[in-house]
Amino acid sequence: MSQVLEGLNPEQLEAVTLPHSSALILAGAGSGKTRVLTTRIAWLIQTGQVSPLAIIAVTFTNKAAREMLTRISAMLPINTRGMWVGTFHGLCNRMLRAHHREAELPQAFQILDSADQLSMVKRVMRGLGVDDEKYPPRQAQYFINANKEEGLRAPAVEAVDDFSRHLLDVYAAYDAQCNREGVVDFAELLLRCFELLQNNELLRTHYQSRFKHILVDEFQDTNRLQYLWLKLLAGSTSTIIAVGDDDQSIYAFRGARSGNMLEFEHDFGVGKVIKLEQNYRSHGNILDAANALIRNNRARLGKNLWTAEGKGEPLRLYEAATDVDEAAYILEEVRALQGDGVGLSDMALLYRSNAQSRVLEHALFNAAIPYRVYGGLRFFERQEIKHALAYLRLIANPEDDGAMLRVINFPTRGIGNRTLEQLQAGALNSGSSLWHSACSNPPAGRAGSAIAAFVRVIESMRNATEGLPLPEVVEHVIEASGLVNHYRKEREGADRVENLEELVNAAAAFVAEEGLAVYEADSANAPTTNADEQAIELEPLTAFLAHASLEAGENQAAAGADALQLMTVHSAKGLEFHTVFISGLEEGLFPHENSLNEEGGLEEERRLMYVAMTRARRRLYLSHAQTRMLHGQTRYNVASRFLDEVPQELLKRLGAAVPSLATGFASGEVMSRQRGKPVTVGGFRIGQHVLHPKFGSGVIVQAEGSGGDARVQVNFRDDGLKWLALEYAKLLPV
DNA sequence: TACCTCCACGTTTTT
DNA sequence: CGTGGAGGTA
Repeated sequence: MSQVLEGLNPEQLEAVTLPHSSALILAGAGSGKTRVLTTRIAWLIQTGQVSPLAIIAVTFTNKAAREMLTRISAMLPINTRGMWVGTFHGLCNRMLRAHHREAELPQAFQILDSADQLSMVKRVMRGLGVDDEKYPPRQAQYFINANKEEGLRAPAVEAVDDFSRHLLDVYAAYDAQCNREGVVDFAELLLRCFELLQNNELLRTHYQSRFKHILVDEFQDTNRLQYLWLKLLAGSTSTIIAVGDDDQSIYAFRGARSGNMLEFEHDFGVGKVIKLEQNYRSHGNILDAANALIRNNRARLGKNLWTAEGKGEPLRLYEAATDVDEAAYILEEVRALQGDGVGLSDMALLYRSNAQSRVLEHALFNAAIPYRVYGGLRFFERQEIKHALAYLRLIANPEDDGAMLRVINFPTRGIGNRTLEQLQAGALNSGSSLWHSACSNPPAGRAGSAIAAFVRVIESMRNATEGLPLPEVVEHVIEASGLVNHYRKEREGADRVENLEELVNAAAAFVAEEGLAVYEADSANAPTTNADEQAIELEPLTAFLAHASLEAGENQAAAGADALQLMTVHSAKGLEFHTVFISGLEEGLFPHENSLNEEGGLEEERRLMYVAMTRARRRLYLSHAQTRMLHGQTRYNVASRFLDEVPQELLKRLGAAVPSLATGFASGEVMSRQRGKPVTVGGFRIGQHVLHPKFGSGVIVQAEGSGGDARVQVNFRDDGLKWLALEYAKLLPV
C-alpha cells in the first residue's frame, strides 16, 4: 500500500482511490478536500496508472493552485512542470498561447483586467455615440461578461427590447475592437478557449485523449461556461473528479451555479456521491451550530459535519448598544485572548460588507492593536504600476490603444484632449490603431511634434531594451518613461517610486521562479499532434504581462508582524482561525437587505453565515448592535434571524439583553432626547422593539407628529421599513 | 493642467 | 459619514 494513503479516513480513501470513472465529492468545510485532491493525483502517478502529463487540475484562485502544486511536490519526487495545474483562466491562457494561430490571436495577446476592460467599454461607447447616462458603462461591462460566461457571442443573444439592442451593439463593437487590438478580457480567455476546442477537431481530440484525469476544485463555484469547457475537455473518454460543497456556494451573484453539481451527476452518470463529513477543524459546538443553521436552507444536497473532538466552548453572543460598543467589546476580548496566548493573526474579525470595517479599524487603531485589512488595492492594480505596464504593453504591441491612451500624456507631454480627439478621429477614419495613426498621419503643428516626440520615446525604449533580460527591460522603462522622475517630484510620490522599483524585483522573481516554465514545459515529451505545442517560446515580457493580469498580487495590506485579521466573510472562505468574531449580525446587514428581494438571496446569505461560522476552530463570537451609524444616519436594527436559527443552548449570552436608555442609545439619544428627556410618542420611544399583528416584530426607527397624528416608522424584520399611524396600528411594546 | 468643489452613492469579488 | 467621479475655474 502506497504511503501517501496513510492517515486517510474511509471516505477520503474511497475518493482518493476511485476507479477511472467520473465522481462527485461533496466535501464539507474542513474535511480535507485539498488533501483528497492532491493525494489522488499523487496516488495515480505513484501507482503508475498515469503519467503526470495525463492530469489536469483546475482551481479558481492562484493561491489554491499554488497550494496544490506545493503539496503534490511534497508527496512526489517529480517535476510538476509538465502537469497542468492552474486556474481556469491560467490554463486557458496557456492553451491559447500554444494555439494562438488557430484561435486567431497574436501570440503576444494582452489580457485586460476589469479596469482595463471598463475603459475599453467606455471608449467603444463613445465611438458608437451611445449615451453613457442612459447606458452606464459598468452595466454594459456586466452585460458583456454575463453573456460571455453563458457562452454567448453578441449575434447569439436575442435583443428583447431597445435597451438590450443598444447593449448588444456595444458588445459587438467591443469584441471587434478587442480583436483589432489583440487583447482579451478574462471571460474571453475562457470563451475563446472553449470555441477553440469546439471548432478544431484535431486539437479537441488531442487534448481529450491527453487529459485522462480532470480534477476540479470548488466545483460549486463554476459558471455555465466553465462547466461547458470542462465537459468539452472531458469528451467521452476522460473522467472528471469534481469536488465541491453546495453549502459554501456564495458566489451566485457573479454567475456561479451550484446547480452544476446536479447537472454533473446527470451528465456524467455519477452513481454514488462521496460525502466527506468528518471535520478536522472545529470543536463540536461550533459545528452543531453551523449544521443547525444551514438546515434551514431547502436547496441542499444534504450533509452534516461532525468531529471526533469534544464539544468545546459555547458560542458567545454579545448584544451591543451601539456599533462603537460592539467594537470596544471585541477589542477587549482580543486583548484577553492575547493574554491567554492566542496569536493576533490567529483571530479573525469578519463582517458582511466592507463599510463595516471603519468603526472596527478606528477602535483598533486607537487601542494600538496591530491589524491587517484584506481586500485593498493589489500590487498590479496600483496606478503607477498600471502606467509602467502600459509602457511595457506598448513596446510589446503598439496596436494596444488602451495602453497608448493611458500613457500618451502621462507624465504630461503637452498632448491634451483636443490633440487626442484628432488622433482618435484619424484612427477611426483609417480603421487603424492610434499608434499607426500617430506615425502615419499625425496632426499638424505643435500637437504633431508632441506626438512625434512620444512616438520617439516609445521607439527608443523598444530599441534600447531589445535583447535585455526582463528585469533590465522594466528598469529601463520606468526611468525612460519619466515615471520615476514624475513621482519623485510629487509630494506623496515616495511610495509610488518604491512600488515602481518593486516592479523590477517582481520581474526578477518572475524570471527566477516559475515564470516561463509553464509555457515551455510541454515541449519535453508531450505526445502532440500540433507543432505549436512543442515549440512555445513566449517572449519573457509577454509572459510577465500575462502574469501581471492573471495574478494581481496579494489581496491584503503588507504582511508582517502578528496582526488581527479583518476581512469580509467572502474573503474568509477557505481560511481558518483559532477565534472568529462575526460582527454586525443584524437584519438588513446580515442578511443584507438587498438580498431579500433576490431569488434565493436569503439562502445565499445563510450559506455565507455558514461559511463564516465554520472558519472558527476553537472559539466563535457572534455580535450585533442595536444602533449603528450607516450612511450618515443612525439605524436601529433587530438582531439577525440567523441568531435565532442557532440552538440557544449552544449560546452564552453576553451584553445588554434588554435595550435600556442608560446604555442603549448613546448616539440615538441625540435625536430622541432633545429636551433633556427621552421623546416618547404615545408611550413608544425610538429604538423600542415592538410587535405588529400583521408585520411581526420590528424596531421603531423614527417618529413624528403627536396625539392623533402621531406616526412612527418601524423597521420590521420581515417586511422592512413602514410608517404606521399609532392611532390605528395595533403595536405592542416588547 | 491642476486643483477644488459639488454631488451622488453606498453588498459580496476572482480572474 | 466618507469616498470617488465629474465638471468647472484659476
